[in-house]
Amino acid sequence: MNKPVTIKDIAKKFKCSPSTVSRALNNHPSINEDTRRNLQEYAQKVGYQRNQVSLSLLNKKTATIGVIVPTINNYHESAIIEGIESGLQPLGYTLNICVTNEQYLLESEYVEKLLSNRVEGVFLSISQETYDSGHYEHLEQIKKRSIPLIFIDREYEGFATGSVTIDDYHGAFKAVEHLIKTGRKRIAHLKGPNGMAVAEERLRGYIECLKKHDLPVDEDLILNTNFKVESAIEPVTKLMNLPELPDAIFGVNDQVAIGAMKVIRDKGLNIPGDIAVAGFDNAPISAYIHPSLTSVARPGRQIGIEAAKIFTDYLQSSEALPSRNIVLPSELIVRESTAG
Amino acid sequence: MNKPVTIKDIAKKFKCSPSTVSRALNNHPSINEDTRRNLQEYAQKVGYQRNQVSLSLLNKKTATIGVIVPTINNYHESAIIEGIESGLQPLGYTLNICVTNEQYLLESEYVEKLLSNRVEGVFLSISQETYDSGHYEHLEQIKKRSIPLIFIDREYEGFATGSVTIDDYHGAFKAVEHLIKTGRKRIAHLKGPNGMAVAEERLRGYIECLKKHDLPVDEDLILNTNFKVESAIEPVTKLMNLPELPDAIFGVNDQVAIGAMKVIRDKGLNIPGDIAVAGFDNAPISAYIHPSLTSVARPGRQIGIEAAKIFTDYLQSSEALPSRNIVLPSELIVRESTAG
DNA sequence: ATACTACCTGCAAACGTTTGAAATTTTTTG
DNA sequence: CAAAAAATTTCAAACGTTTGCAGGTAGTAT
Repeated sequence: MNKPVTIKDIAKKFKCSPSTVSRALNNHPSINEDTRRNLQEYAQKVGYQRNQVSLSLLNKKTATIGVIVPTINNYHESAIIEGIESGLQPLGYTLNICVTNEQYLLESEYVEKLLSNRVEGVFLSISQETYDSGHYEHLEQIKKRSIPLIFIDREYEGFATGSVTIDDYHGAFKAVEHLIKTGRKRIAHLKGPNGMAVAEERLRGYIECLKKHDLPVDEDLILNTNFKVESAIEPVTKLMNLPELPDAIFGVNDQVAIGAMKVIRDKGLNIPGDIAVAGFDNAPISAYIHPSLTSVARPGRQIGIEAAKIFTDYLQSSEALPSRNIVLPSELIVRESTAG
Repeated sequence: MNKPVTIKDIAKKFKCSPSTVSRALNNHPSINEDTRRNLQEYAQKVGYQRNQVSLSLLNKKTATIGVIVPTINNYHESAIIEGIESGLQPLGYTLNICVTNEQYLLESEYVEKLLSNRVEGVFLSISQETYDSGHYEHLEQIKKRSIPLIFIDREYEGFATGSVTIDDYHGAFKAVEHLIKTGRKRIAHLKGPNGMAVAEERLRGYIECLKKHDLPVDEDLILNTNFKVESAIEPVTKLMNLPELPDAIFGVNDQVAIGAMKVIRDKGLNIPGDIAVAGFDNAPISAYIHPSLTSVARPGRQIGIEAAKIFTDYLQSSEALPSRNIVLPSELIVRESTAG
């Protein structure tokens, strides 16, 4: 790795002090016009690049923020990251992305590392294992240093500078209510992992909606998945073997809904004729598959943008702001898979 | 933002020198056992975190690498990033992710910034605009500093420490050959943007395969898309209005193939009965839609892992390695959408 | 008591940059 | 030409950490 040219190198070459070089390159007014031009031209020629590391040390500002997410390989999560990026890129921030794979250990190591790297903010979508374990000491560390911590999608009370989530409860409620209003009476739910906030909220929306409409909540119709398309196959196959079939399935996301559709079709049943299907996320593909999938829209990009906004507002205000918790509305997009 | 505790702070508290504290915390053998324990306990108590920035300055090692990609919000790209992450995380590297949105200007700014941040390597998937413009000065900068530069998916001769791509040409060739062997004679292609390597290679595979089998290459059957599902609608609609319909469509990726399927169905035609459809990427969803989509698998995660490997090998070897260009094979996954 | 060793700790420099204040040079003014 | 003013440059410290070397203090052997 070639040694990068430093200000000192240039100073030596020009027999002047580093201060002069620094000022010349920064267009400081108290530098002679000729000197400035010469130095700038030379710097340009030798490809001088200011060492941001030393600057960070000096200014105690790294212009870097950390983003910790369970996964990145998924429409919703990556949309969030693009949202954050688009919000912070104009301000010159760099994103340090960390993927926890839902593991507590990695999450906590990443927090250490980011703090050690002196990031100016942390955007965190808590991992499943962290939820399960109930360990939040790593977040204490962030709080102690009073670095802005913004929760994304998955919240945890009491630590945050802010959070951006969507209204999972009402989103699920609306989806199930739509199924009921189009005549469905025996609605199954493919739920997400236990203890995960978004999954629990959607489950709650499903249950409360059934109750509101005086429909029984049948444990046999509530089945586990892990958000992945494959994980829908086995539970839905089980559903298809019940003595009395459901007439609708509400999936915790589009992936499992699409998995469900496959099993239903393979069973020779018609969607939505025999069984209606609805999902959650409104992934772009959902509008194009057949039948197109009814889904609750979840504005990932918007979530990222709002989170970035919380961060920048926090920076700009001198005094401590109260925690700002934004809940974006979720919208039901009705398509063929639930047509009356 | 609370000032982080420094080694100096601890030294002052214990009336000893920073050197002693540093050595104690690093378990240097020449430090008295008691001193060491006391200092470590205290450091732990006050939540000391080594300042990685100052260390980076001292060692000229940042343990950070830059990743520049056109987008992140897409199954293939994000799989690559997860692959890179999984390969470099165990070595303690942090990823700086930059999204160019296919813009030359952003790409070039990001390169500046990463170099300024003294990243130890750059993983780059060249943006469309950069291809179009033919400007590669920003890459010169990386080369001049002899920082490892690894191309991903989209290559450019003459700059790289290495590259990882897949065999787009043969992938496309195999897909089209499969269509021909199952009796298709009038095969349309939904191509990607002009000048983009992966798109051009697939187009070439399509054309060469037709030629090999003595089928005419009909310009009317080659249509533009931008990889997004929506962008398939208009061109495929046009196809459906031709006096003589195609009997197969090969899409530059799964997204446009799925878009095509929708238009075909809306036209009342049968897949694969009337028109067969094949895509490229083998996104997980493709196995579950109806009919399931024949597609060329593109191992995104593997690409990322191989790229990480090139980087680490480069670091470990003292002398200059020759550029290492890995071309991963692409595999055709046959499904219902092209059933004979 | 002296010299030797072993053990522990401190000094100072280094990484690259910026910046207030001081020093130097140049220009202007009387 | 001298003095004051203006313009330009340099000095030195700072950010937090590590590390080779020198210095110091005991303990031990002679």
